[in-house]
Order: sequence, then C-alpha cells, then structure tokens
Amino acid sequence: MSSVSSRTQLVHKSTNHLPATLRDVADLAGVSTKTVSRVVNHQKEISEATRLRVQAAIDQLDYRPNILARSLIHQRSNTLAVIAWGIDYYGPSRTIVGIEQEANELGYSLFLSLVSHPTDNHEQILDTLISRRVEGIIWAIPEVGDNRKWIRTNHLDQLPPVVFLTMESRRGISVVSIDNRNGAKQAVRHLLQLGRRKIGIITGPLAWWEASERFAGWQEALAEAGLEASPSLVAKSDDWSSVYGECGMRALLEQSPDIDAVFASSDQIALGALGIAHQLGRRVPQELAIVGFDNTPESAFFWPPLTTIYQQLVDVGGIAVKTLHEMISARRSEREPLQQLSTMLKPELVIRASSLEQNIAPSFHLE
Amino acid sequence: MSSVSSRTQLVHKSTNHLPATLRDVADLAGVSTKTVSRVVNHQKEISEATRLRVQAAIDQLDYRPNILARSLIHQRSNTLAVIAWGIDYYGPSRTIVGIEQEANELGYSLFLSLVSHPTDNHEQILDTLISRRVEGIIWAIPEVGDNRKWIRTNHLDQLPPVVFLTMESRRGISVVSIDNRNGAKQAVRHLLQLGRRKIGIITGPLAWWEASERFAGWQEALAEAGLEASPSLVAKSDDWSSVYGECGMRALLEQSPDIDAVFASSDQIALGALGIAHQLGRRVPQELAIVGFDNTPESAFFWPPLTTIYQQLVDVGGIAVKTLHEMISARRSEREPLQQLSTMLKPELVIRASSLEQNIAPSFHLE
DNA sequence: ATGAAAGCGCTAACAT
DNA sequence: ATGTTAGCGCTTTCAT
Repeated sequence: MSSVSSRTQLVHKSTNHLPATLRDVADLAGVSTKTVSRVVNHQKEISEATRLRVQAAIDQLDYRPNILARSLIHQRSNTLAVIAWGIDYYGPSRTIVGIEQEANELGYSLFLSLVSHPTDNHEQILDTLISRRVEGIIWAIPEVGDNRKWIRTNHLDQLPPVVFLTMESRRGISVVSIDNRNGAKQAVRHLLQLGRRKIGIITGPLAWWEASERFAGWQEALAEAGLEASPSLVAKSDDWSSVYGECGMRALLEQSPDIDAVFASSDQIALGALGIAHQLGRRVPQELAIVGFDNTPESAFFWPPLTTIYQQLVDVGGIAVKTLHEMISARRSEREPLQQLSTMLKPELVIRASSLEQNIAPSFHLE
Repeated sequence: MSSVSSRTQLVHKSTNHLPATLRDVADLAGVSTKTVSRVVNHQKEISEATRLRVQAAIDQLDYRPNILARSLIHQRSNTLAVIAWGIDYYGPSRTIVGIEQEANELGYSLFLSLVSHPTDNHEQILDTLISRRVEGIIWAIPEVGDNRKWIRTNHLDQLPPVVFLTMESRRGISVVSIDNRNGAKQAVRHLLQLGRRKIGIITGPLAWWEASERFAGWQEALAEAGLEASPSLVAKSDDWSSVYGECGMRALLEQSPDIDAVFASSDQIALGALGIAHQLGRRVPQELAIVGFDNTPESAFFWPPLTTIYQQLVDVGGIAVKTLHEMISARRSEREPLQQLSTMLKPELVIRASSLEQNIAPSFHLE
C-alpha cells in the first residue's frame, strides 16, 4: 500500500491534521495491523518486546483508535441521546446531570438535543439520532397536551430503546417519573395538619402533565379532609414563572379574601406569590402559609424561607439511564427484560418558615 | 453475497433489530447499492422510475443511512463536543442552550460531557472525544486556579480545534467571554452615581477567573472615583451560593456599620445578602443599596427586585460554536482563519428597586 | 442511467 | 507470538 509511507512521513508537519491510523503505527513499528490492534486492546498474547516497540510508535504518532470504525464492526456505537427541553430551568438541568453521570459510568457517550418548546416537531432530531446509531434515547421533553401521541402512531419498536421521563406509566413503554400528585398531596396535607382550612392553589400550565398532576393532588388532599375544592381557590397559570405567582396571588386574595394558605405549583410561582403577599401586607406564615414545589437552592433563602417539595431529579436521570441500559442489553441478547422497567419516585416535603411559624428566626418577624 | 437475502427476510421479525443496510434496499429494489446511494443522497442522474422503486424499498425496510460508515469515508463526523461544569446553575445552562442551538443550525450533533468540579481531571474525557473524532470542542469548564495550565503542556495542535469560554484572552487560542470586569465596574459606577460612597463587595470564590475579575472591576471603579478599596469593605466567599451572601453581609455590616451599598458577585449571593439586610432592619435601598450579577429570572422577583448585571450567555454559546466552525473549516482547507477568533462581550446593567428607590412600588415599603 | 470494484479504519476468524 | 483475509456500511472512481 503505497499511501502508507507517505502519510507516515507527513504526520509531524503542522499542516497535516489527519489522525494516525493503525496502518501508520504498524508500519512505523514494523509489525502487522493485527499486532497493533492487540496492543491497543490490551490483549495478552504478545511479547513484551514488540508491545514496547508498538507502544513507542503509538506514542510517537499520537495514535488514537477511531471509534467510528470500531462501532461499524461491533454494531455498537456506545452512545446514548437525550432529547430535552428547558435545561435552563432547575429541574430539567438536574435531570440531565443525573443522565450524564450514569451514562458516563456505564461507558456511553451522550448526545444532547434540545427543543425550544415541548410541542416542537422532533422528527428530524429522531432521524439524525437513528442514523447515528445511538443505542438508546431518553425522552426528556415534558408531556404537554398531546405531544406524545406519536408514541402510538410511530411504532416504537422501530426505534432504539426509549425511556420516557415524567409522564403517566403505560403498558409497553418505560417511564421514570416523580410522583407529582403525591408531592402535591404532601404539601396540602402538611398545611391541613397546621390547621389551615382555606387552601388555595396557583397551578402551573395545566396542559402539562406535571401541572395537572399537582392540581389533582391538591384536589385529592382537600377531598380527604372533607373540604371543597372550590373554583374560587384556584388560580391558573400559563407557565411556571414568578409572573404567574404574582397574578395568581392577587387573584386568590380577591376571590377568597379569607384564604389562609396557598400551594404554589413551583418555587418560582411561590416567589411571585410571596412578593404580592408582602406588598398587600399579609404576614407569611401567620396569616398566610405558602408552599412551593421543586426545592430550588434559592428557595431556602426566600423571605421567609420556603416550605417546598423536593424532587429527586438527579436520581430520575440516573435511573432512566440504568433502565435504558437494561433494555439495550435485553434487546441485544434477544431476551425479555427481567424487571419492571418503569419507576415512580415519591418526592419529599421540606418544611421551612413559609408554612411553620416556629421556623422563623426571631429577628425575621416584621412587626 | 449470500448474507443479503437472509437478512432481508428477517427484517420484519420482531426479534431482529439490525437496521437495514444499503445492500438490503438494493436487493429488494433489484438495483445496485450505488443506485440506492444516489437516491438517498438526492443525486440527479437517475431515472424517475428507479428512483420511485428504490424509495419504496427504503420505506418498506425503514432504511436509515448509517452515519458512522459515512463519517469513516468522509473523514468528518459532523459532531462537536462541549465539556462543561455546573449545568444546574443558570449561567452555564444558558451557555449550553446557545451552543446546542448553533451547533444544530450548522448541522453538527453535540456530545455533552460534564465534570463535577472545575478542577477534576479531564484527560479521559478528552481521549474519548478524540477517539470519537469530534471535529471541535468547546471548553466550558470555568477557569479556576491553574486548571488550564495543561493548555501549554499539552500541545493544542494535536487536538481538534478548541474554543475556550470565560477566561482571559491569550495569543494562539480562541476565547469567548463576557467582560466580567466591565460588568462589575458598571454595577459600582451605578452605585456611585446614586451618591453611594461606602460600597462594599461580597466576592465569589476568588480562585475563579470570573470572581477575581468582578473583584478587580469593583476596585477599579472605586479607584476611578478616588475612593479607597479598604479591606473592611470586602467579604470573601468560598462559592457562589446564598449562604455566602448571608455570611458576607453580616461580616460587612460588622466591619463597616456605615456601609451604604453592596456589590454582590452573584444573584444568589445578593439574595442571601438581602435576607440578612431585612433581618437586621436595614432598609433596601434607602439605607443600603444592593446590586447582583447574572440577571437570573428570579432576581426580578426578589424583595425588593434586584438591580443586577445581565450576561449574554446564550450569545456566548452561539458565538463559540460559530468560531469553532470557522476554525474547523480553516484547518480543513489548510488556510489560516480569516478573522479574530476571540470575542469579549460587554454585559448590561439592569436597574431595579434594590438600588433605585423610585423603582419601588409604593405598597412595597415596609414602614 | 446504472453498476463493479476499491477502500475508509478497524476487528474477528483463521492461519502459521 | 504474529500475520492474512474478509468485511462492517457506505461512497467514490471508473466502467459500461
């Protein structure tokens, strides 16, 4: 092969950025490609002398095996992909952290694809990822409206294994979620235990599964206590931001002036609600208790510090990747996956001063 | 090739998940692989009749070209990688959003690699990415201590093109940054213009380039005004969190009880500082003005709303990818890149009520 | 307009 | 202990 020597000679010219190949190394070391391959893959059947000689050539040429070629042969890319929305929000970004950690742990590289809106078309993203032969996909776009109806239309078994995040469990698909309904229930039960009876809610955008679940949790907790989930206790939001916390709080105080607690569907909403409560002179928590959802780092420093619901989103990401890995292994060995492939985690109540008066430092009182 | 027909027959068995190949399609359509290739790549020299027949076979087999094989031939993977820290923080995550958008725009897929700490070892990550033949790398790990000394040790020209984020510009490397020093100056000048004269600072972790730049900006702005940057006006932090806002504010009020303004090096720090100011009964901004840095979405809803510095971090990400693309193209065509490959963006001051009394809604006052 | 053959960089199977 | 051959799935000459 005449190309060989010429390439080898070029390698150290600064204008040549073609990476060295197995052939280059083999020629420089005066052995066959298979021998080099043995060294690279740490196989034992090789004499120490040649191993050293080959290693020297590898170092000299700064040789790196081409994973693309390897993947072709092995029919394995060792890559996963996550398709996500909103990584500039706390929750989604935490989930990605968990996904990346576990993927790395299991030896996968991770492709990241983002959509601007949960309802954006994702066909092209999917096409590209399939063409790249990713071995599995984590679907981290929140379920909004019917943006997952394609699961039925498009036959999932023509895709690589997929794990869905944050949705209702369904037969035949793998889902990893936080139990949002339970989280909301915990929040409202906590308020009930404190003796509150007029408990309002500022919802998230109700087309979102998470928002509607939290709403349902609020309703169920009130029902348990024999209280009515009257419409005058509800303020709806178009998104999760603090703006709707402000609007929602104003609306609630107008609709139900005697309200004594509010469950805000996100910490950001809670922040907006707190601001309005202060402006309108309602003391928190004495006259009005407020609970949020997310446990963002800032929430502990709100004024007063916010009682909220902690979601184990890093865990969700990690479990999603483990699940995906299991599905991949199962499909490869043509066996059925062994275990239950959907997981639902119960979030945890974090009690702070926005609901529990005792938690307020003395100097924190206003009066 | 005898393997062909057997594979084709298997394709629709549910246990067979081997993707269809060009060969499979060619055999089904009764043409050569080259002809299929022409259809897939939308080349013109083909009769409409065969094109349709081939397309039918493609659809039937759900064929997707294998990008791995293509990449091998073209010596191009069409992938970029970002190595990042802290995507669960607002700033870094915004940058990633910009990177992903622009990468997608330019036709690259994006690998995401995360490190837990800025000083973590990254050798292995780099090795993997090079083996995957990524065409370029965005270095989004903040500069902390000497965690970038490897740039000199390791010869950068043995790597794919790299763009560094958030550091001092240096000859021979491409950097995209926000001018943190200028941002801090804008914040402090704003306070000076409001007539404040005892302006303290709560720094970030000073081993970080961004933190030390903001600190330097504070010093320079004071110097411009002929004021002394006395140590009693400085409180140092170990990280960017609100805890240090609390500690720092306490320390400052003790060291300099007559302080009339504080520049907090992050919005989170500012949040902690605000809390302590309230606890200790200092009215913000009347007695004590506070300015933050980042313009997180929450900062507009702090109490009072926070004056802060807006960083165009999505833009930083986008520019980084554009720069990288330019470097890749230049290297491929063996020409020198045409333009200046480092960029420094000036952040913007966002004025809210924590510094400017007029900005406070009347009902917002406490007295 | 279509096809045959070579080869991208690597590994697996089978020599020697 | 080491080398030879074939081929992963695709594209690229170069034929026809």
